[in-house]
Amino acid sequence: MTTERYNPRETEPRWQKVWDDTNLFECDTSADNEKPNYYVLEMFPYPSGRIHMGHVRNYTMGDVVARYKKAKGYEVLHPMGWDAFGMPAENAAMQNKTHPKGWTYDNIAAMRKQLKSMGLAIDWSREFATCDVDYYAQQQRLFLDFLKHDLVYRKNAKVNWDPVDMTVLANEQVIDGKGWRSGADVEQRELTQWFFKISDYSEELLGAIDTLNDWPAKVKLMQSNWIGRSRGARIKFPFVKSESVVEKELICFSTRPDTLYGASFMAIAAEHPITLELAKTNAKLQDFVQQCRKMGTSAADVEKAEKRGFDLGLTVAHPFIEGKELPVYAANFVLMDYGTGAIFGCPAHDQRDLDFARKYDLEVTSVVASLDEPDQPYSVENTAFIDDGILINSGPMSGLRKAEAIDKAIDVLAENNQAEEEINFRLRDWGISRQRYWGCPIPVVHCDTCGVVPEKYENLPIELPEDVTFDIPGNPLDRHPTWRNVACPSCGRPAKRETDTMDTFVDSSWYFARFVTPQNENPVDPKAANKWLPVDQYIGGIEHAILHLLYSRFFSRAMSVAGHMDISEPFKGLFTQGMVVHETYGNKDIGWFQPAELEIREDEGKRTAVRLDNGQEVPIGGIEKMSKSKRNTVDPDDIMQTYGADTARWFMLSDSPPERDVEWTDAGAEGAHRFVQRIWRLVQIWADTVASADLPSSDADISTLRKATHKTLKAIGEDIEKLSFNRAIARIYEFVNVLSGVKLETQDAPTVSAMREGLFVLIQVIAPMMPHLAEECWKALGNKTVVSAEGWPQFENSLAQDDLLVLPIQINGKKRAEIEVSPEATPSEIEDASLALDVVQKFLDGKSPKKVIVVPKRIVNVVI
RNA sequence: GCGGGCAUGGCGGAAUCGGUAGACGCAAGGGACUUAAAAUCCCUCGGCCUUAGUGCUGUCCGGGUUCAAGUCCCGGUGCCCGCACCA
Repeated sequence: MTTERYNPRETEPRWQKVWDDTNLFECDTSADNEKPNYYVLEMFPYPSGRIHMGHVRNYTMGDVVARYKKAKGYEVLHPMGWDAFGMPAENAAMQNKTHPKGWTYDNIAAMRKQLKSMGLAIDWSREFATCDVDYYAQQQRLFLDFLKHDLVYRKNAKVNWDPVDMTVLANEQVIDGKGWRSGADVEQRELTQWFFKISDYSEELLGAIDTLNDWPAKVKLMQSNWIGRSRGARIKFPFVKSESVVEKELICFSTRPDTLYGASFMAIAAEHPITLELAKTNAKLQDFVQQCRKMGTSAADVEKAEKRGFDLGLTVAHPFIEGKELPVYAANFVLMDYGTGAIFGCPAHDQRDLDFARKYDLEVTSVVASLDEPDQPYSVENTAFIDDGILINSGPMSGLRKAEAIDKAIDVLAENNQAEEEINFRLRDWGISRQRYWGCPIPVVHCDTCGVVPEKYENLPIELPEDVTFDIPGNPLDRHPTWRNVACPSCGRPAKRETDTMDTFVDSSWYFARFVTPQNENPVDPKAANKWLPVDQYIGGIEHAILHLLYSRFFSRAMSVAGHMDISEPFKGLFTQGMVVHETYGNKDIGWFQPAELEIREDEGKRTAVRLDNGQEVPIGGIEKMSKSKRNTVDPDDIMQTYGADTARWFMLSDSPPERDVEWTDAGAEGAHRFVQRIWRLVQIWADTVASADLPSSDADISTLRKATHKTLKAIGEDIEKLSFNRAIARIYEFVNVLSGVKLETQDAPTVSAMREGLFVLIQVIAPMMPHLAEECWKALGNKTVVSAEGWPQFENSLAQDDLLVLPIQINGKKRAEIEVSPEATPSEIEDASLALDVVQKFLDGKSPKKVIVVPKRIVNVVI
């Protein structure tokens, strides 16, 4: 028999057209649809221009779930859209003299075509981009609703300011404290900006984490820590030496009031009102404040910077120790936006305080003893002692353990009216103002008479003007006269439109809800949203573990408060997939080379990379995340042209567990492609023979082939439910090995029937992963239907179980023998049978065992 | 700096709740088929050994708990992700 090779270039577009023509993946979200519903969503892409392998991995995983759930009888919602606002479009506009809008929609068209060639089971009728006027008009409405419900306000906040380009920079655009284009030293500037009151929901967002049973534990932990609830005391320190300062006392927040007896200094933020007041008359302090402002706004920068302080010449009285005074410093490591912007320093029991104390030669008094040596204070050199311990030399707290000492300190301070207990959260309000063009305009107007006035609902949408240029840095909206100058919605007098646009995180905080009714005249249809939300399975990168997911959780609540729906948690199940990584070639001196520009040679185990254009050798570097800067990318288009979408999909699912990084290798892709051909060959060999065969009769036919079929079917269902695609794939390999082992010459009726059943099951279980190949095989096996529309086959429990189990027998924890037992055997039966074995008798040497442990269905351990 | 994660053969990984470490795949070596190559099929494949044995050893390093540890606990090392204006 001759077999022809499978040609994905011919079959894949053909089957995609069949699915498309029959609207196979369109979802019916109407209320009268009584099928159980399932919403699977992958994080939508930013339209950068081309899809990358990370997208292929992400969307393949979601596609397997979507196709599997559809086969299981669910009405499946699996949509796609574009996170289309953002900086890269403006950067492209500046570099290539394009318009952000044209650039973005061109990119969307290109990427849509690429995604479609992957054969994804997506309902494309729901597609939208966040830069579509229809979408951001609804978002402006939500903003006005939030404003009405007191969830939005204005306050001052710092931004990175490039004094040469005269523009605000994102943290990403600040490199080593300098502007990425101008190279100028970046400064901090205060601007009045819009904020969402996410911090009102701190307690709620924290508490509800417990209900997220289908989220990874690590993401829940990261969110908990991010919200950062801490109980402590707001302590008043009366000024002793205060000179020009008006305040009578300095108020600080501390989670460790138990260590007050070890306090040796006070530190306040450079932005603290007292610091700023004193700086007015003190040039050196003014200088210090300026230095702190050059630090950059990111938390990592602040905390990595060397601890620096400025003695303000003030002192405060210690609340407990009569006559003790503490000097007050301004310090660069104290954050104005956490607590009260002031701390007391206890160097012995806080590492930052210790670093600071060592630098400025301040007293270090240890007041906590370790649990091992409870009688003497822990001796501190350059490492602060922060573990649990016993308080010592600490007045009323002496002798207490950390937790009780904290309670005691708060009680005593509160009694004397020196402090109040306070719960603090690390979570800050969400600043959404961006001084940029390519975003959703904030629908408010600034009027000299009326102040800040919300736009009227009937004036929405506030559309972005298209006649803008990007030849000079800054926000073109600021210099657009006709767009900017408007009549005040309240008094009608000349006023100015807000030119800030919204953070793109706002766009991505509710798109999942819009997909349910993408054309609705309101942001969502409450009935449909309540039926379809939360998203059953959300899949995306771990890099979104905190911000995007937390903002979306806030948004669901805010939209519910505003009456749009009644949902608190947006994502029932969450899965964070790993990255696609690749070897790098080159270095920073000679530059980096793409895998496609090189040939990898292998000589006696030694690998070298050689340039295709001039034959020069290029050093092989580490395996890193695929990125434009290292050029270690593989274009999905090339792969799909060479091997087809099914091969790319299969490779992205196999080998690595989905939550871990996967390395793209040519060998792996070739291996995946060989498997595609192997299945096609197997089906061709058997197609004619099984076409006329009956399905196996249910009576006592327990061939190993049928057992393998039903065991595989059972296991793969479980694996897909758990998103363990790599394990499902290993089982498919094993199953194909079994099927390939059956010789065509063995054409007795039961074998052919079992083979027919096995091949049908094989094609149905690979269909979610390699849908085009599956369709082609399904047809070859004589089916007139499309396999993508078929139900999921049912396994027979009796066939999916083993008749006999092989148990290992250990002697003193080392495996020495095996024993076959029935699954129903009792522990004492297993024990007796095990002890009767020759091997076991030999080791026992006439003695009786000390102990025999029998773990049913697992192991026997004989302890001698 | 802070928060979170990961570490198993030459490589990716498997090992359900603490119960046979290395399933499955890739690479490599040997063989079959072929004029030859590709494709395909078969075999071997963690390390060690005067004893080739249901032998010893082995899951990043050092301790510990347990009848039993890749898995749990304590202490290290290395790498990765996030840090609020990248998306």
